[in-house]
Amino acid sequence: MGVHRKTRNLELVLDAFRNAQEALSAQLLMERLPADVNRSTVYRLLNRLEDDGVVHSILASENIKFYALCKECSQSGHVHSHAHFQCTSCSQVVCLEQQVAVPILNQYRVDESQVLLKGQCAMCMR
Amino acid sequence: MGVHRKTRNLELVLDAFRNAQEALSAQLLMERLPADVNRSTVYRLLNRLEDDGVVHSILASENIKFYALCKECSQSGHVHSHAHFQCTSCSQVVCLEQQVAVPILNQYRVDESQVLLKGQCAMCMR
DNA sequence: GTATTATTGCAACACAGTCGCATTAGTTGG
DNA sequence: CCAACTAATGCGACTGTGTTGCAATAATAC
Repeated sequence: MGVHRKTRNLELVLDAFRNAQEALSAQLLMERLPADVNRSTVYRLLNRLEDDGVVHSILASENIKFYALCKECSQSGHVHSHAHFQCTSCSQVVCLEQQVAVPILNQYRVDESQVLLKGQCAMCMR
Repeated sequence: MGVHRKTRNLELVLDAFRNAQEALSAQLLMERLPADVNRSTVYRLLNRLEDDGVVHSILASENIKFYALCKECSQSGHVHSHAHFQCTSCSQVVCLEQQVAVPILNQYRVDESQVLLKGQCAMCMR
């Protein structure tokens, strides 16, 4: 599984996610952590937390991966069919409540779905 | 707009897409082009073709962008709500026929949607 | 054919993310 | 509480995708 020891860095990262209203990239996350937290450590923690089903990720613009806490996922797989939204002006990514009806495919076995809607958020529209 | 001159490289790239059954990353595309086609040129062509609505892209695993010919898009925007599938074994990406019902949002203006389903393809399942 | 300028090739760059390895620090058992 | 075990960390070097400035090339219009 992975997450075992209760370390300062792990707690800091989890707190950052709990306090965030939006999804965080590794970059954004680091800005919200004390400066002495190592870059590699952040990436390693994100990978581990994702493997453990604690956070899920969505690939957004500029090939940047955003992460947010999972609410319905388990270690067995990231079965969140909720959509994500990224504003093309401010780049912010948020998890949406809306579920997306994933089509049934007979040629493929679908384990995971990633839905990213792009456009403008309320803030940037006015 | 952009695409104007009928150059060898442009024709080669378009042919590669026409002959491909699946979506192509810059990497895959280059493997199917003569070795003397420059890497930068490929990236520039892909960007231009996407801007012009000739191809659309989908971000897949490992932060790799895949491209495929557009059938319903125009310069005004990539309004393809069809889903994409990526096999986690062979990494191949394909465009699916299935449309995805994109939720209506009142806080956001949605211009584009990216739907990527991940799992295993028929080939890799047996 | 000549002028114009889009396209190209090249090399250097930017940046997200990874990895090997030595060090540090949680955890467990006594 | 201490020692042993080993997960977690920091560091620096490294990948790999994609971008950019600039000079050279080649498609197009006249």
